[in-house]
Amino acid sequence: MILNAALKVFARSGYEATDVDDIAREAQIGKGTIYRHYPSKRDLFVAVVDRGFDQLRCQMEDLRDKDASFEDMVRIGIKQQVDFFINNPDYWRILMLEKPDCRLNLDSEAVRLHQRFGQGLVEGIKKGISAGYVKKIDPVLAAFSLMSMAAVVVEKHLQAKKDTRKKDISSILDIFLRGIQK
Amino acid sequence: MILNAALKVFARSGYEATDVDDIAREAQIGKGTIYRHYPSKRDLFVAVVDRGFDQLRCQMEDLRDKDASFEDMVRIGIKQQVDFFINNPDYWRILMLEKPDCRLNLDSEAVRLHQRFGQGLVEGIKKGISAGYVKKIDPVLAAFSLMSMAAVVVEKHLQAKKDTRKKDISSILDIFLRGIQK
Amino acid sequence: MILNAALKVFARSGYEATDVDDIAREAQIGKGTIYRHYPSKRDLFVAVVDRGFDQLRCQMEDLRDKDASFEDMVRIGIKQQVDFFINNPDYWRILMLEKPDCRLNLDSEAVRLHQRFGQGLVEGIKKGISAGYVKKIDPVLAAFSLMSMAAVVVEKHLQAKKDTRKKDISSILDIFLRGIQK
Amino acid sequence: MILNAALKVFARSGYEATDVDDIAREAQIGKGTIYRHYPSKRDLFVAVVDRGFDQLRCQMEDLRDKDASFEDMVRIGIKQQVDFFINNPDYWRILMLEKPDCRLNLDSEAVRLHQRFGQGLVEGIKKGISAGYVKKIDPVLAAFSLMSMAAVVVEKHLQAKKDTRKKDISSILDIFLRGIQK
DNA sequence: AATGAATGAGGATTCATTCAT
DNA sequence: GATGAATGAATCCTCATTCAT
Repeated sequence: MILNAALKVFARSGYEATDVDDIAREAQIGKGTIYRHYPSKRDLFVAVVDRGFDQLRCQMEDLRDKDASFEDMVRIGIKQQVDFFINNPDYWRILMLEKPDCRLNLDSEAVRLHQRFGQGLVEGIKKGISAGYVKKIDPVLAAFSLMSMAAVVVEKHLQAKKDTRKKDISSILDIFLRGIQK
Repeated sequence: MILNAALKVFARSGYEATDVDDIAREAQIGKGTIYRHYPSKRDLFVAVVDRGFDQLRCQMEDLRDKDASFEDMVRIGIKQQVDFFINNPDYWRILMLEKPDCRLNLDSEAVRLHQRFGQGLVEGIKKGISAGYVKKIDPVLAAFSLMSMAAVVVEKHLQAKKDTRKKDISSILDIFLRGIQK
Repeated sequence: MILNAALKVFARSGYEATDVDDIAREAQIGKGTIYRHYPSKRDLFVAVVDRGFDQLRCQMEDLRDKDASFEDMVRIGIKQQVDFFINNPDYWRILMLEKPDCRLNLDSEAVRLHQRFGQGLVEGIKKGISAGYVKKIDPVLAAFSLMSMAAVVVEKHLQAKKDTRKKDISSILDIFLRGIQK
Repeated sequence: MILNAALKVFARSGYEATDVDDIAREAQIGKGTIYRHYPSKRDLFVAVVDRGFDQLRCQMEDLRDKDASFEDMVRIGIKQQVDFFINNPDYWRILMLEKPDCRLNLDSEAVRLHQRFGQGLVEGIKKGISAGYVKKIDPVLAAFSLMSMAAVVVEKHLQAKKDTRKKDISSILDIFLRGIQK
C-alpha cells in the first residue's frame, strides 16, 4: 500500500532526500499510480504523517474522556506516547526528521495532535497549581519539559538493545512529578 | 562575510532546501566566490556549524577546568547553553534542522561538543549517585532529560516576546534537581 | 533516435565541446530523456562508438573466418575499412577526434577492434616474412603504416567531391605490397 | 616561461581539458599575468603551436633552398620531421590531440607549415612522374601516405624503449620509394 | 607590470510531475 | 485505472576572463 511504502522511505531518508521513484519501487507500483492517489509528493507526506497519528489520537481521546486524575493522566499519556513511538519507529523518525523544520509548513493533523496533548498537560498542571499541590511554574514550560523527556526515553530505546522502557518512564515521571510538586 | 550569510540562509531553510545561489545573494557576492573558499556546499555547511560552536566550546571548557560542584556545573552549564542558543538563534535552528537525522553525517565539532557536554553531565550524575545524594537512575537518561528540558526553554524563548529565561531555567533546574534528589 | 543524434553532434564538435543540450535538440527530445537511457554523457559516447563499430566488426570477423591469403586479406580488409568510414563519416570524425589521446580512456569495443585488425595484419606480415616473400621489416611498423595510408584515403575522400576510392585504395595497396615485397 | 609551461600542460591534457590555472601553476606565475601576454586561452594555444613549429620550418626551408634530388628531399625531410617530433614529444602530443579536430579552427602557422611540406612532396612526386621514374599515382595521396607513415614511426618510438628510428625510417622509405617506383 | 580574488555564464545531472498508451 | 517514458526547471559546480590592488 502506498502509505506504508511512503512511510518507510520517508523515515529512512527524510522528506527532501526521498525520491518518488523510491516510494514507487518500495510499493511495487508505477510512479504514475502514486500521482493518481496523491496530487504531489508533499501531499503524500502529509497523508503519511496524518494517518500515522490517528491511532495515537484515538488512544489519547479515550484518555481524555476518562476524566482521570492528573497523575494518572500523565502516567498513562506518557506511556501511550512512548509506546506508540517505540512500536512505530518510522513515525518517530519522521517526526525527528521533519518536525522541527518549518520548511514543509506542516499544517497537518499530527501537529494539531501534538499541540492538543500538550494542551491537556497544560490544563492538568494549571489545575494542580490551583489546587495547591503543584509549584507555581509556567505550565506550558512544564508540559513541554515532560514531553521532551518522554522523547529522550523513546530515543534511548530505539538505540538500545534491552527494553528498559518501563523503568525509564518511571524514572522520568518520578523526576517530573517530584520536581513539580510543591 | 560568507559564513554569516550561509548561517542565515541555512538557518532559514535547512541544508537541503538551501541553494548556493541564495547564499551568494545574501552575501552579495558571486556564486563562484563561495566555491573559491569552500570546496562544496556541504563543506560550507560544516564550516558554518563548526565556527558557530567555537564560542560555546570555549565557555564549556572553562567550566570544566573550574572543578565546580555538580549543582554549580549543572546550573552554569545549562545557563550557558540556553544563553548561547538564545543569543544565536540561527545556530539553534541549524541544530534543530540538521542534527536529529544523520542525513548529512556531520562529523563536526558541534556534534562532538554536544556529546561532551552530555558526558560531563553523566559523570556528575554518577558521582552524585555514588555519593548518595542522587537517586539510582540511569545517568544517561537523566543527563539527556535535562538537556532536552533546556532545549524546551530555548524553543519557548525564541517564540515568545518576553524574556523569561532566568525564571524558566530556574524552573527546569528545580524540577530536575529536586526530581533526581534522593 | 538518441544514438544517431549523439553520433552526429559528437562527430561535429568532439566530445568535450558537445553539450548534452545539443544532442537533445538534435534528437528533438528532452534532455532528461537522454539520461533515462544513458547514465552520463560519457556512457552515451561510449555507446555511440560501440554501436558504430559493430558493423565493421562483423565484416572483419567474416574475413578472418575465411582464411584468405595474405594479399587477399589485406585487399579486402583495407577496402572494408575504407568503405566503412567513407560510408560512415561521422564515425570517422569521432575516431579522429577522440582516439589519439586517451583523454576519455575509452575501453570500448572500438579500440579493441582497431587493435585486433592491426594484430591480424601483423600476423599476416610475420607469415610472409617466414615464407620468404616479404622483406625483413618490423611487422608492427608495417601493419600500422598500411593502416595509416588507408586513413589518408578516407580523409582525402571526405574532403573531395569525386569518388576516387577504388583507384586510391589500389594505389596504396600497390605501394604497400610492392614496398614490402622481397 | 609561459609558452613552455603552456606547451607542457596542453600536451598533457589537450586543449579543452587544460585549465588556465594549471598553466599558471606550471609557469609559477599568476594567472592574470598570462592574460597580460595573451588575450585568451585560445590565442595562447595558437602561440604555443606556432612557436613550436618554427624550428621545424627553418630546417625545412633550408632543405628547400638546397634543391636536392627527390629521393634526398624525401629522406632528409622525413628524417627531420621524425626527429623533430621525437625530440619534441610535447608538440607531437599537441598535434595528435588537436590537429584532426576543427573545433579550434587553427589557422596557424603550424597548419600552413604542414601543408607546405606536403606541397613540397607533391611537387617532387609530380616531377618524378613527369620524368618517368615514378608510377602514375595521385601525388597528393602519395605524399600524405608517406607523411602518415612517418607519423607511425614517431608514435612507435614514443611508446618504445629502444631507439629504432633509423631502421624504421629506412623501412618506411624503402616501402614508399620502392612502392611508387615505376 | 604582476597578481590572484571575484565573477557569472555555462554545463552535467537530478527529479517532481505529466500524459500517451 | 495503472503505467513508466518523457520532460525541463532547478541545482551543484567549473573555469575563462576581469580588475582592483
